[in-house]
Amino acid sequence: MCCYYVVMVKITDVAEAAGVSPSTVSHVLSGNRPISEETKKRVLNIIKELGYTPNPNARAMKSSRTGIIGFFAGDITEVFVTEIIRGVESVIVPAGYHLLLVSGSEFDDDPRQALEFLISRRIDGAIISYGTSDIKTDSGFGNMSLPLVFINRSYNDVIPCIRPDNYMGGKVVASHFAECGVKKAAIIGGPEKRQASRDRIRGFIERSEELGMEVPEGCVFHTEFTFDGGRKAMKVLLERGKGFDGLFCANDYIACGAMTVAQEAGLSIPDDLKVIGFDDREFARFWPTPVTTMSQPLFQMGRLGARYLVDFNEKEKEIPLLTVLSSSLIPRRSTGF
Amino acid sequence: MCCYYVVMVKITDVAEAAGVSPSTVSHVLSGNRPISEETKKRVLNIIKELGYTPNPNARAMKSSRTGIIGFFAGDITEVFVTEIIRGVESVIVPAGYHLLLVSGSEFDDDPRQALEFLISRRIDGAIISYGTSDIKTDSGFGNMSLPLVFINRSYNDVIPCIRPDNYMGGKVVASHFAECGVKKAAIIGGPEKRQASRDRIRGFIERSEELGMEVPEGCVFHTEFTFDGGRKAMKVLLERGKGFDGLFCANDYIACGAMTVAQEAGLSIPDDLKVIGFDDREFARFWPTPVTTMSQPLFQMGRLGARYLVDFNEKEKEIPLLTVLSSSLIPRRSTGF
DNA sequence: CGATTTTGTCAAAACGATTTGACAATTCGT
DNA sequence: ACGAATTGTCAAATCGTTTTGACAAAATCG
Repeated sequence: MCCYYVVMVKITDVAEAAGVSPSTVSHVLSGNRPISEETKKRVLNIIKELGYTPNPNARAMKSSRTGIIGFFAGDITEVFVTEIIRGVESVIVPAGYHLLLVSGSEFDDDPRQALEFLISRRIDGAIISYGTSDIKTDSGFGNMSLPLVFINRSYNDVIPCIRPDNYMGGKVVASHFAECGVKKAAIIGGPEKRQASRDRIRGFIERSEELGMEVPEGCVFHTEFTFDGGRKAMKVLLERGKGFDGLFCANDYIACGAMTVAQEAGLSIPDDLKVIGFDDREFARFWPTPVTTMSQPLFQMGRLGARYLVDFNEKEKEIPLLTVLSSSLIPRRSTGF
Repeated sequence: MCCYYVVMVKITDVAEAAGVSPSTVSHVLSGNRPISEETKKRVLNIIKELGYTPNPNARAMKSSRTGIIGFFAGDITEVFVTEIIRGVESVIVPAGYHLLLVSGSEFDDDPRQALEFLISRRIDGAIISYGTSDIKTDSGFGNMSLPLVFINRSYNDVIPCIRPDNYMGGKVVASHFAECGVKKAAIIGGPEKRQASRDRIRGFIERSEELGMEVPEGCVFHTEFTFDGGRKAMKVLLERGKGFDGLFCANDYIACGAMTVAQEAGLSIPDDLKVIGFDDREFARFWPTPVTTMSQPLFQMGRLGARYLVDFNEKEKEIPLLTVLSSSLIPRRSTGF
């Protein structure tokens, strides 16, 4: 035996058991037409007793609503994505929707194809959380409109997008450094083409200037968003022998790589050097020297995206094109906490 | 504008454009009845041109097959689960199935309720990857059977389960220690009630005895599967005075916690002490001293579970009750690599 | 060459729900 | 107390497929 046995009871079963017509049962459920208190009670009891749930496929045929929200994840193994999914679920499950998941790896990282796979299922809306955006929206125009929300990266000015405020995040980091007594700060950013990294750095530098904190000449690096990227950049930074007592890294991988190199070189963190990362990765919390970092509003972005879709479906509420949520600082040992 | 516009073309549109009846179009697609080569070509062209995909809801009504596989994840943010999901997707997407995701947090961690939420969608099968199993299978018996597969933890002898071979994994770890010249080994296990931890330890000890490697009296600990658990256990272990040159930890969190304490106490890894973890967590790779660990066959378990479900649906192939896959050792710096 | 089988197509009947039109029975307004 | 509105219910149509029965035309067989 390998199965879970399920009886699928249908509306006619309920109707028969209650001695009414199927349409009456439907009306009881939808409240579309007035039903006598007595019949209503009888029908509801039988529904409960028999464990009846309307067949969503049949329902979808009439209403052309499936109650399914699609989720396209560039890389499902990325923790960011799963936090977002949790946020999405926290809204749609109570609202009775289901989540259909597709990840990029199955579609040669072609989000367009993946989206079409979701659409073939007649979803009611989709959330797209993908690194490099490449989806064309100007092809095909017809009688069915599908609401879409990008999370974490915008596509263009046509499709709504929810993302964290990286620019402001950079400012918060700079303020924290100033409070910790940092005088001169170095920066190791991510790849130069990555908007998120650029915004973080821009915010950091602007606030630094406002607060009179120096970012010395030649102390801004760009590297991969990885541990090894952080190691390499830090090595160069130390060779040049600049005098900086603060290091802002565009994410936690870089921060940990850089910290490892610094400590190998005999620097003490946070005494000789204060370090801040970004993203609040799991390992930042229990790294030998726990890393101060900026936590992203992942769950909230998921929640909000889902809310947008559900409200669009049920109340035809328009979705704002850009929503920016703020990140929050988590002080840890690497800046003296 | 916030929408992706989609035309949903139906079988009658295709039929009309091709000058045939809807049933002919259906037969072209299914190959159920012979169709002349000429008509077939014409219909297929029109299908392509119009971008027709059959409405899965309508299809499900006739066939009572939805082409949806449910996935119940205890905790979707757990990386293990997402690797498994990738494996599942790698099988079901090419087979034309979609993945419906539900995670435990939305259902007060009641898998039963979550499963029912999935079933209400009329899924064709489900994969359950959950920590503590609590699903009753003996309630309800009817005309629809739903194939189920547990991954990573068995429920009972009634529902098929796929899991890694923790016992053998423990043996592999012991062999590796012996090769590295470890003479006396300590063990920090997970909570004593956790079968996975018990199996790993049992395998380790058995193989140790076979190879003449000692596990001294009082050198087997149990703690939480966390970084702090590892720290605490290691502190006690060191206070008691060492006398062991190898440390086997039941997972990577414990290993990193223990290593941190050991290094703070002045021990050099791997020179004074060799450490092995379990699970190959992301951080084990770039921990300041990279951790030797056992990598779990997560992707493969997902693949296999999905394969079982698809084959059950399409070929009525029975699913074996227990499938055990082997883990593999990843040597790193913490054992001298 | 007549009988049977195969080929190619279509019309009609499901699948399980929701919605609409119809129609009694009641209640309401004046 | 009489027409109008409301209440309560049902039968029938519909959503977009797949499947089955029917039936001609062509191919095959003895």
